[in-house]
Amino acid sequence: MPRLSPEDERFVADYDASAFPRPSLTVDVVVMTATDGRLHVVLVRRQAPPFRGAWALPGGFVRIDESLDAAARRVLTAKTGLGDEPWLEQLYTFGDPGRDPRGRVVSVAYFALVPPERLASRAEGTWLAPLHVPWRGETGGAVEVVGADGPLAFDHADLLGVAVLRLRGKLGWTHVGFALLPERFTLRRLQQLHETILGRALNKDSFRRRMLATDLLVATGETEGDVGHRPAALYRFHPGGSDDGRGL
Amino acid sequence: MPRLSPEDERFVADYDASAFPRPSLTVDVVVMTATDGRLHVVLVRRQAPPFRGAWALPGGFVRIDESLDAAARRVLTAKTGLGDEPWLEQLYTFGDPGRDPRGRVVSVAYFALVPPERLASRAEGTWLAPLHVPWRGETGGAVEVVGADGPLAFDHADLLGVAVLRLRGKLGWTHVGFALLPERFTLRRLQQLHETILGRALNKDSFRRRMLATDLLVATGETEGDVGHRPAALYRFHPGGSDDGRGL
DNA sequence: GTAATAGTGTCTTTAAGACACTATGTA
DNA sequence: TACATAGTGTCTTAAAGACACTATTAC
Repeated sequence: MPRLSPEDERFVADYDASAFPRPSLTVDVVVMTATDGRLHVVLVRRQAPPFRGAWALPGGFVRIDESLDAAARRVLTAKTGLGDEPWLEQLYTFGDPGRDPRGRVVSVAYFALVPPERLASRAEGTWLAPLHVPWRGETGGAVEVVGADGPLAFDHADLLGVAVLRLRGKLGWTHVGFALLPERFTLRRLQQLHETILGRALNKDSFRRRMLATDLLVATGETEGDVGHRPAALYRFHPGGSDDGRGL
Repeated sequence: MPRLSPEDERFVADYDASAFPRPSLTVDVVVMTATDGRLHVVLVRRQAPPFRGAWALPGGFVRIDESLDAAARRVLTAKTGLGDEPWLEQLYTFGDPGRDPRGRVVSVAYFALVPPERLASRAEGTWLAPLHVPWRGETGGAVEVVGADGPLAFDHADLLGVAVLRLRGKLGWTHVGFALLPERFTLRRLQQLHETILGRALNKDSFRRRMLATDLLVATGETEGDVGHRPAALYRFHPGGSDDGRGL
């Protein structure tokens, strides 16, 4: 940011931000994982009106001195019990008047990616809800939660749709998928992950070749154990040079 | 959105949104075009502090009953004199405390794409600033304006970086590029546009084949005129079925 | 041994890149 | 006519898909 002029200093000292009505600002966090061939998202029961008792995405108001990223991370930690480590990125901002019955509330949505193992122990009362994505390919819409006892609060179903779309889109040209895997994994699990996210089967030979051709995988020399068949080699993710996957 | 319960109705009637301090909310619009081998953006001179006299992106406060998209379109029309037609999409939300010396101001950035011909007549006092993108490929940063008499106001240089990154990213898998062309255009102009956005040369044969293999181009039967060589065929963009390019 | 998946080798198909060549306008 | 770019045909190269085959573990 450029330096302030003396004029700016005087102006700022006199500025009254409360002269115009302002919306409230919240963050909502889509904590996603992929397991059992399905995408899943962490939901919480709303404890207070509006929509008390309905399932909702974890969210909260942005504090006045807190960055948006910090607010999202605070909400993530407080409502799911996860630590600081998960992948977290801004998704989209929802601001239609009428999306919140309390009045004008603008929400900055974030999405977080966590391996399913990390979500086994999470805050009490949360639900790892399986998603049914009723559309294929590049154009989206609302996404349904399988087995919910009612609709999601607010516009959170639309928000999930945008999250799935973003995840699919980024899978092709970033390394975002590795955020959903434990430290060591097999090629089969990596392929199943991609198939779960994309919602379609992938060619095994081509997938193997393509993945091994990158320098993103490091063989650990270990193999998986206790599977009723030939055990597969375990790999680690190697970020490889400049791009850590956070393109865009 | 789900229906409100009687409890919700009572709660909402009593709700006082002013109980907590709220940030101010603005929109900033990156109006981009591509011409003379460079990306360009529409800038305006700031008429009031802070940063009075500096170049800035057109922006303004979001009204209390106005959607974010509507606010962006209003700002676009008011500050550039363009009509309602341009491609406009939400880009990213910038909300670091300290990004605006007036206090906590969160800005939802939009980007608009307009063919250069449409920008020839635009609001007085605006500048169609050529951009120098100092980085290649998928990882970005701030973007420089060529020939500015000082730094851009606020964090607008970072904002431009995100806009360029988004435009490059979407070029590969959406039809976003056609928003930057007039109704009829030659294959050469389409290729030059892609080269300008991506910042690198493309193979002519491959580009032609790839474009003609899609069903996105309709030959008009006309040819360009008055160019000191064999005139090229003119094409129109045919959106083609379900995908209108607004994936994500 | 069987069952089941891991992993290899190779052929076919498709798309990109390279390049030679012809076509068609203006000056 | 020369010049410049449009547009076509074909060869080479690289990657994806198909598929046959061998390898290695649990049982």
